[in-house]
Amino acid sequence: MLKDLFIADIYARKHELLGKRVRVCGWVHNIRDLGRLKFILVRDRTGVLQVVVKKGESPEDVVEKAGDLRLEAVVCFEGVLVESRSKFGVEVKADKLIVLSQPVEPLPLEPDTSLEAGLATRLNYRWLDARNPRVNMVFQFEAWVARVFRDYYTENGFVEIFTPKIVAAGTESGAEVFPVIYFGREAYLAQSPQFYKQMAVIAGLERVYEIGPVFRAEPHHTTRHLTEYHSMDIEFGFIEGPEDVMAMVEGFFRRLADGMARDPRVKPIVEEFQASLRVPREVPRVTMREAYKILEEEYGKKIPYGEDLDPEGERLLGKYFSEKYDSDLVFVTEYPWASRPFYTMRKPDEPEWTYGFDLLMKGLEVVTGSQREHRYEKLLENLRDKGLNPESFQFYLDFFKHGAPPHGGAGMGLERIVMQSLGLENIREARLLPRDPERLLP
RNA sequence: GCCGCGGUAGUAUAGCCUGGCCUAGUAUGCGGGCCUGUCAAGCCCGUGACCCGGGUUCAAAUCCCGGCCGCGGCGCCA
Repeated sequence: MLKDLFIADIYARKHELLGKRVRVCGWVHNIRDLGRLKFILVRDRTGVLQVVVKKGESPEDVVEKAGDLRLEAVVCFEGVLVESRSKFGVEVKADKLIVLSQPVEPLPLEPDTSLEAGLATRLNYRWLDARNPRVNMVFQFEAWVARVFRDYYTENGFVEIFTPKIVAAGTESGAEVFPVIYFGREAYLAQSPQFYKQMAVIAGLERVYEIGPVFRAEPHHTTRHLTEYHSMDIEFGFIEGPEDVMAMVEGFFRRLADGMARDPRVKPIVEEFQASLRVPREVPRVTMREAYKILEEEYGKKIPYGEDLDPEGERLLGKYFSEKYDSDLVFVTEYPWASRPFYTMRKPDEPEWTYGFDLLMKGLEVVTGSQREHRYEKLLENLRDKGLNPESFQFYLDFFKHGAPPHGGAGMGLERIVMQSLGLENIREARLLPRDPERLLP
């Protein structure tokens, strides 16, 4: 192994390492060449460390090789760690230099200032862009969010599942699907694990979760849509109502907020982005009918009764609950039947409304969930009511023929949660290699 | 899919409205030189661009049309 210490480890253990030889491996972040004295800043995932090369003190070959270095070359320096007059506090007096890789062409993008470039350029050269510490942090944060999700639901008795991404039918009415040719037959990329996670509950796993890609063939041109994103899904049985599902979603977001405030693994990231997530003791819930009223009375915005919120409506509701309830989250409950998929359970006494809900985070929909319809006959009714042909959903209906507990679940958009947590302006920033209607490379 | 705005060196920008003063300015990168404590190092020299096609005009980076691409809003959705 060439590398034994991250730069952050060197800083963390500096009292122990001062006066000792260390090896620092990474990318050449900056070169301040004063002639016989050169300062070379080496960067890795965890930070930047200064290396000093002095003519007369450092070995001749090191001085020579250091003089030829270009920005973003990959190097390992060895030398004694000493106190430094620089802002870095410590520095390495180089006595050995291994050049592992030297750029063969001028840089199309400088990682240090890549954030000044347009997003399209940055994405075209993502392998340079993501060397920018701030950009790198986004993906470290994303990994952490996924980990918090796994930890939280595992602790609550959920089992991780892995469902097919090549499917025979589109799962929900609504989003368009990408066709693929499957040994001469038409198949599709899964737009949601919905049917299979329900099946897993019915199959006796009882509480399941999955983090996986989903595909939406919608030609969106917005800052919050991707054609491929990651859905963090949960589904669990033996619930008494949609409130049980919301409580299970709320618990995860509370864990997320606590982690952002306290977890040392993300502390530097949260500080860098000045990120915060306010989750009050009770996350507010409003029914869709109440939401219409708030929008009209507070903001004069009229949404046709029985219709879904538009993006402006979501933003305004987010603003309302941020200001009045000091909350970055709000559940919008009892969605109209007209705007929810057929597997959603309808309110028994008011069948025009459902047990479906959304969670808005800082004015953006990040979670959709519901209690599902688990009664075979009711599912048939719902399908017919939506004008769908039950035959094309027979494989799904069959799941419900042999004992299905009342259950519910939710899907959460990983990239949207990252975007809203860190205050990113475009969801593409929250994916290393985003796919949108135009972009298929790199 | 619809609507609006945009496209100048590797990158980010000035110039476009009001066509000629543009041999296209600046910063950074890149190449070369000077410099023994830099802190976004500095200084000197050099390199490198008007998205593509058509039109208007004596003259087009600049005005008009089409295409491609980019950015954003909407519909739909996580």
